[in-house]
This record gives sequence, structure tokens and C-alpha cells, in this order.
Amino acid sequence: MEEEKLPRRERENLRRRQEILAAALELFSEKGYHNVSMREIAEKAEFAVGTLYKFFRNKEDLYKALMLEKAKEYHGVLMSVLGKGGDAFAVVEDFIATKARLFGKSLSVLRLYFAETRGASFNIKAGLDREIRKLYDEFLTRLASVLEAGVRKKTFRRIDPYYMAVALEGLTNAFLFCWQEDPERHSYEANVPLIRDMFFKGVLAE
Amino acid sequence: MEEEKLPRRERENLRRRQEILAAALELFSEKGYHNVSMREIAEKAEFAVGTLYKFFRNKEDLYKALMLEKAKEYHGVLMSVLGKGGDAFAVVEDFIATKARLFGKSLSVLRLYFAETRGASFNIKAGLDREIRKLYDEFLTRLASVLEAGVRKKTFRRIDPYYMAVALEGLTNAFLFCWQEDPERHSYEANVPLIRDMFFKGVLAE
Amino acid sequence: MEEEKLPRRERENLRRRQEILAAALELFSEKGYHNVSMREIAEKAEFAVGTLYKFFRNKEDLYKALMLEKAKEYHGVLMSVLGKGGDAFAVVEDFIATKARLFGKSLSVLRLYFAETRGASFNIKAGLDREIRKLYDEFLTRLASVLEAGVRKKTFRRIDPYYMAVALEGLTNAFLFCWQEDPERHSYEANVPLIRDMFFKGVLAE
Amino acid sequence: MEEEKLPRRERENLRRRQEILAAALELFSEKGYHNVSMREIAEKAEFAVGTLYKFFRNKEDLYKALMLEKAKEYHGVLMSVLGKGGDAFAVVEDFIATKARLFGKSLSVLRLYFAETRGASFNIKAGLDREIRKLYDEFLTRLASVLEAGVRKKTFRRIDPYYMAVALEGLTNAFLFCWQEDPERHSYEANVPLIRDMFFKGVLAE
DNA sequence: CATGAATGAGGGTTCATTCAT
DNA sequence: AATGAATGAACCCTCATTCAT
Repeated sequence: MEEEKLPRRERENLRRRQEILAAALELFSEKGYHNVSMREIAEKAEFAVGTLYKFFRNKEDLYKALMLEKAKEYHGVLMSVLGKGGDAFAVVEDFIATKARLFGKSLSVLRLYFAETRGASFNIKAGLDREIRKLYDEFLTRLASVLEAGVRKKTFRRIDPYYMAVALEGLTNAFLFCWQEDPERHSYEANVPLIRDMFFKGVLAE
Repeated sequence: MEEEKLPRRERENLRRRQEILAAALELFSEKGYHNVSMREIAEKAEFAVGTLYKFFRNKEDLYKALMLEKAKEYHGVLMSVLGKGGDAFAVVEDFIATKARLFGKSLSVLRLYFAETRGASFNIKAGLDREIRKLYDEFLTRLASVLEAGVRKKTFRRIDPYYMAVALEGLTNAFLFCWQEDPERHSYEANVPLIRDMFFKGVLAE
Repeated sequence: MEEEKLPRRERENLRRRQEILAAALELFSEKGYHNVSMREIAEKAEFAVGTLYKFFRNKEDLYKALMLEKAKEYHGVLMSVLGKGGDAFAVVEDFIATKARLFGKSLSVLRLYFAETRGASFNIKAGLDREIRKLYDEFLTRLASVLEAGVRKKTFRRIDPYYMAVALEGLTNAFLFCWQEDPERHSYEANVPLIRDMFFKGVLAE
Repeated sequence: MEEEKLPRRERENLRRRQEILAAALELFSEKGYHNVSMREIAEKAEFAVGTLYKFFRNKEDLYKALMLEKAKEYHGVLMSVLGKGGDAFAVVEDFIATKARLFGKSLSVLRLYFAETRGASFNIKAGLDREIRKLYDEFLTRLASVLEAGVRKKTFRRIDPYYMAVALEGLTNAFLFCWQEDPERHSYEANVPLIRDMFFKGVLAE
């Protein structure tokens, strides 16, 4: 009973926070950090400007929180896939498919993901980079170690596992990017087998 | 002849324009569109602010001109490589190496390239996209047609040539991105053989 | 009897009001009207912000009430000293000493007193002035009338009693100000004889 | 010739700066630092808001510049009077009269002077205090040394010269304050002889 | 022409005040 | 009755753009 009562306010607050973040996500992903005003976010979230500042110290903080939250969420999912163990081949297959499902859910997130990780991020001075980049490095290292296991088991050729990971990322991102640019024409999910195939076997005949 | 036709004034003006664009390139690539002021560009180019407006209607226009100029320059080089004709295999090899040389010359351009093409570009409202995207589509189509020729000649497996092109772009960009992020640790040029290898043969053993 | 009449509720309310005023006094005197927020006062007084508005219509009103209360308190003490009657000389002596004791008790009040009466008060738009000024005028007039009696009795020279009062105020305030600025170095109370002396005899030798 | 040309721009700038300061002085002295907005100052000075920021880094800076400029101006005049040398008696007479003329010229300055030096100044965080207070201390010390000379020459009684200076300041300020409050009823200049008289001889008969 | 001082719209942020709980 | 979350007007300040010199 007590437990049910106490969290009510907390839950309410969390919900509000999420509503603000959702509004911000949509706007930022559509127009970019610098082309979105706090007033705009407030209006979209249907709060007063002042309310935003109850949840976030300032605009930068709001943006950081948004990015970090999404980063952690996606990071968690992908890391768990990579951590399952088992056949390197199977893990990579799972990874490609999971990435498809994960980003396939939200164009907005994908856009910010690209803005922040591929395009040099000029949005905020510093600090976000650091944390997100750390997560990404951690992920890339894990992916590399999975591939390394595959190399040791002779599943994969003797290629630097880190660069293999880089290549896999480049391949999957390229297709995600395609889809993001024109979701009507290009599907990422439909291309999962193709990606897998190209990554594993290359393009040469035979 | 053509050159002689341009009066001294015109040539002078072109030179000035280039100086402004060069200053802008450096600043934009370092700090991002929104964190660079016209005053800053003017100072770096050693002109008065007003002079910038003689050459460009406004800040957005200056940015567009810069991006378009670079896009055309790079586009021209890559298209000519793809147009040489000959063995699809050799053309792709040439393409990968040329891309390395091309972007390897200027980190600044590379950064803006990523900001504009990979990261969803939020710098300017719209319009730039259109023109640059058209150039890029043209380039991707040409690359695809080269690969298609390879498929027809059974050099490459029967994979949708457009997606093969997308994959090749993803692969090369991933390595360029690596290098751009940490030029000390990662070299794009040194990895050219690796990229070629992975693209052609994939990562599976045998 | 009177005290008994006030219901518990009333007494409770009065106590709360005083607590708010005490918190406000400390904060205002330390940081100035405009650098203190209602939230701050509420926190110091350990009430909710809304509660403050149960007792005072707005921030200005709270400030006015505080000033007026202190003004009345101090006014009462000084007026009673001036009303005691008797030798003008003795009354003035008493006045100087009483002022020392009175303001010596609270630096906070003294600071606000100066902010409000010497420094042109810019805290609130208007209105406070009126009431406080009236009290002050009343006090100055009474002081003048005491001095006038001294003039009539030939205790004092034939000087406009009002300006004599002004001079006495200036003299005592100057020393209070000294003390307020650096309580370690300057004591007002220790200088009471000096003040009396200078006021009565001036500074010339003989 | 050259000299005449160069300063033209400089002089123009100085004039603008003075116009801004004049507008600010009037507004600050009338309504206080916190009740005046930059927009208001700009409007009164007939400039755009941005122009204010060409001359002053921010609002605080503008206020500081204004206060310091006036402080230095008045400081200079009073110090020169105190530095003339000669009979301590005559110097003090001169000082009282000069102070009358000096402040008599501008009610606005006088109001800010009181706000800043008598009322505890809460306008700006810090720093101004320091500089102005230093000037004031310097002045008070000089005044004290003049009085000390008078004591040594037995012109004045054996009273701590610093406190004699404090007393003189209190006396003169009290009359200035009177005048400032109600310029119609009270004149400072007309009371110069009275002030001198009371300071020198006190109020006691004989 | 080239200049750069002047402009003022618009952004981020604060805080007195209100009102649903 | 007491609370404090929500409100939004108003502040300070920046910077793209213009235009008199």
C-alpha cells in the first residue's frame, strides 16, 4: 500500500519527463538541436517552458539526457545479443537482425544516432561525446571480441577483428541509412539476409 | 583564351570568394554551422562582414555554396574514376584507393561530408540536400552500373548492384570515419587492401 | 484577557507570520530585495511558497510589512525616549545611547534601514516610502521639538532646531554606518561619548 | 591634420558612450539597478539594444562603468580640495562648500551615490564595491590627515581625526540627503554656513 | 566599393504567482 | 489549510543582416 502510494508521484514525474523527452526527440531529430527552441519543445510536450527546467537544468542537459537514455537503451540490447555466447556465426546473424528490429522501430532515434555518431556532432560543447563514445567503444570492442572468437575457431579469416567489426558496422549502417533516407523504397529488415551474405562471403563470384 | 577573357576584376573576385570559402570550411568543419558566426568567418578571411554579403546572399547561402563546391569537386574525381571503363574489378579497386587519396587530403572536408551526408544535416533548413543528394544519387547509380557490369561478366555474384554499391560505400565510409575520429591510430590508406579484400571475399574462411 | 481572546489559530498564525518575516529579514539584509526569491524565503522559514502568499499578497507586500514592522518597533522606542521630558541635554544623551543599543542588536535591521532610508530605496515601486517616511518625519519633528526646548532654555545655541536634528541624525548614522561596515574595527557604542561631545561642543579647540 | 582625423571616430564613440551612460544614470538613479532593463536604457539613449553591448560587456559592466566614472570624477575634485594645503580650518570650509557645489549639480548622481555608499549596495555581486570603497577610504584617510594637521596645530581639539572625518561626512551627507529628498524645501548650499558652524562649534550655547 | 557600426528579432533562462491536490 | 508543481511574462544577451560612410 505504502509502496503503491509513494511511487505515484514519482511515476507521474517520470511520465512527464518521458513526455518532454519524446517531444524533444521528435523535434531534434526533425530539425536539429540548434533549430529547436525550448519554447517549441514545451509547446509540443504541452507544458510551460518553466516546467522543462524543473526536469532539466538547461537545453544542453535535456539533449544530453535524451541522447544518453537512448544510447543506453540501444547499447543494452546490442550488448546482450553479443553476450549470449555460442557460435560466432550465429551471434553475428543475430546482431544484424536485432539491429534491424531495434532501429526499425524509430526513425527519429536513428536520425539522432547518425547525427551524433556519424556526422561530427557539433550540437553540444563536450561531455556527451565522451559518454556516448565510451558506450560505443565498449560495444565495438565486444563485437570485435566475438569476431575474434570466430577467427580462433577458424570460422572467419585471419582479419584484424576490430576492423572486421568496423566493417560490419559500416555495412549495417549503410543500409540503415538507406532506409532512413527513403523508407518507402528501401527496407533494412528485408535486406538483412543480403547484408549477412555480403559480410560473410563478399561479392566475388564462386 | 577563356582565362584571358575574365577581366582582372572578375579574377580578383573569384580569388576573394575562394578565400572566404576556405575560411568558412575550416571553421564549419571545426565547430559546426551554428557555432560559427559571420564575423568569425570574416575575420579569418580578413574581410569585412559586409564583404561576405557581396558574395553570398546570407549565411545559409555561403554554407550551401561551400558544400556544393566541394561536392562537385569530389563528385567529379570519383565519377571520372568510375567512367574509365575496363574491368569492373579493377575499377572498384581504383575507386577505393582514389577515395582514400581524395578524402585523405582534408580532414575538414571529410568532417563536413559526414556531417552533411551521414548525420542527418540539420544545419540548413532545406535545399542543399536536394542538390547534393542528386549528385550523390548520380554517383551511386554510376557505381551500381559499374558493379552491374561486373555481375553481367560474372565477376561478381548476382546481388542487386545498387545494394552492392551501398555496401561498398558503407564499408569505405566506416574506415574513413575511423581515421577521421583518431588519425593517429587508424589509417584509411593503409587499410585499402583490407577493405578491398573484405568487400570482394567477405570474412568467412575458405 | 486580551491575550486569552486570541484563539489558538490566531496565535499560531501570528507566530508563522513572524517566522516568515524573520527569515525574510535575514535574507533581504544579506542579499538585497532583488537577489532573494520567494522560494528562498519559504525554504528558510520552512514553509511552502504558497503559505507565504496566505500571509502577504506578494513579495513587495512582504517586504513592506517587514520594513514597516521594524520601523514601528524602532520608532516606538526612540519616540518614547524623546517623550520622557526633562532636560534637553539629558534627553539627547539618552537618545544617542538608546540608538546605539537599539541598532547594535541587529546588523540585519541596520543594513535594511540604511538601504531603505539613506540609499534611495529602489526595491519597491512606491508606497512604502510614504508610510515609513511619515514615521521618520514624525520622529524628526519630535527630535526637533526637544532641541527647540533646549534652545528656548538657552541650553543650545540659536540654530534651526530641525537642522540641528538633521545634524544629530547625520552624526549618529555616520557612526552606525562605520560599525556596520566593519564591526571588528569600529564600535558604535564605544563612540557614544565622542558623538555626544562633537555634537555638543564641535571640534574647535577651546 | 592626421591627429584631427583619427580622433574623430574616437570622439564620436566617446560621445555615444556618454549618451548611453547618461541615459543609464537617469534611469538607475530613478528606479534602481534591478528595475531598469537594457531595453529601457537603449530606448532612452535612442540606440538599439545591441549597441549597448558594443560599449559594455553586460548590464553589470555598464553599471560599474557608470559608477566608477562618477566616483573618480567626484573623488578627483574632492581630493584636490583636500590637497591644496594651508590652514586646516580653511580647507574644511572649502571642502564643505565644494561638496555642496559638486553634488548640487546632479540629483541623479547624488541618489546613486547614496544607494551605493550609504545603503548597502545589493546591485552587483562584487568588485565595484571594492574599487569604489577603496576610493572612498582613500578620500576619508586624506580628510583625516587634514584634520590631524589641524589637531597638531591646536586648531582642533584632540579627537581621533578619523572619527572627526566620519563625523564631517555624516553631517554633510545628512544635509545633502535632506536636499535630495525635498529640493524645494531644503537647500544644501544655503546651509553650508550652518554645517560649518555646527561642525566647528557644536550646538551648545557659549 | 569595401567597411563595420548599428540594428532588433529571437533565443535561453528565471522567478513571482497561482491553483489543483 | 497547506503544499509545491506548473505557469508564462519578462529579462539579458547574441548575431545575421543592413546601410551610411
